[in-house]
Amino acid sequence: MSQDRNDDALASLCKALGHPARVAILRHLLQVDRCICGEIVSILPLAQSTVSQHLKQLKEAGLIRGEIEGPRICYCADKERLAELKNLVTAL
Amino acid sequence: MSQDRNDDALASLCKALGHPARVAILRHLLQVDRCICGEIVSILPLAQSTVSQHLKQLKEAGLIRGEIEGPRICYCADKERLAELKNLVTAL
DNA sequence: GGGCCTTATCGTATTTTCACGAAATACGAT
DNA sequence: ATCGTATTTCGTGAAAATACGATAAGGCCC
Repeated sequence: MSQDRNDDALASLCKALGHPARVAILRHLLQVDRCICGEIVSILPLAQSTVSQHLKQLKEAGLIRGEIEGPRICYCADKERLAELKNLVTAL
Repeated sequence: MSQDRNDDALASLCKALGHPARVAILRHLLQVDRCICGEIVSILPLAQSTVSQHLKQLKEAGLIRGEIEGPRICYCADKERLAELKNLVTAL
């Protein structure tokens, strides 16, 4: 079959969502459209540094983006990437 | 919000698919409908015991089922569970 | 510039994942 | 009962994930 590429792509996207905190972050971002890091920290029962790491993983997977906005950073979900995930999952 | 339940459910399903080998296994099972463990082992470049561990994780996530069939074990994908995953992802 | 706020990174400890070979288990055939 | 085949489980070690506090880096305001 050798769908190795797709396998890797799906696996890495899934891996990024393989933690409840990251799912919660993504879901929140989709609900509010965009919000600053601090807001996410205040929602989750995790230390700020831990949340920052989760954000980093989501960012590396391409599922979210962060824009510097003055002194803070505004995060938003990358809907294209999310659509890609949906396609890959649906195509299973 | 408190979609914590869904978050956990999606996270654990995604975690199960968070490794290329497991994606490959699931995809193969969906293509051939059902097949024995040994066939899966022969497809992947991994030791037999390693494959068995991946199968175990997929089984624990409910994505596949294994039925004893004489001396071997016949695996098949659990399409209901897969549909659940698709729903959770699509609902994002 | 100095302080303040926000976020990322570092260092670290604990836990979990991943992979393997070896041993155990289960079954059919002889 | 013994042998061979098929799978799982066990034990292990290396690597990665998870979480935290402390520290750094960047931008604002006075």
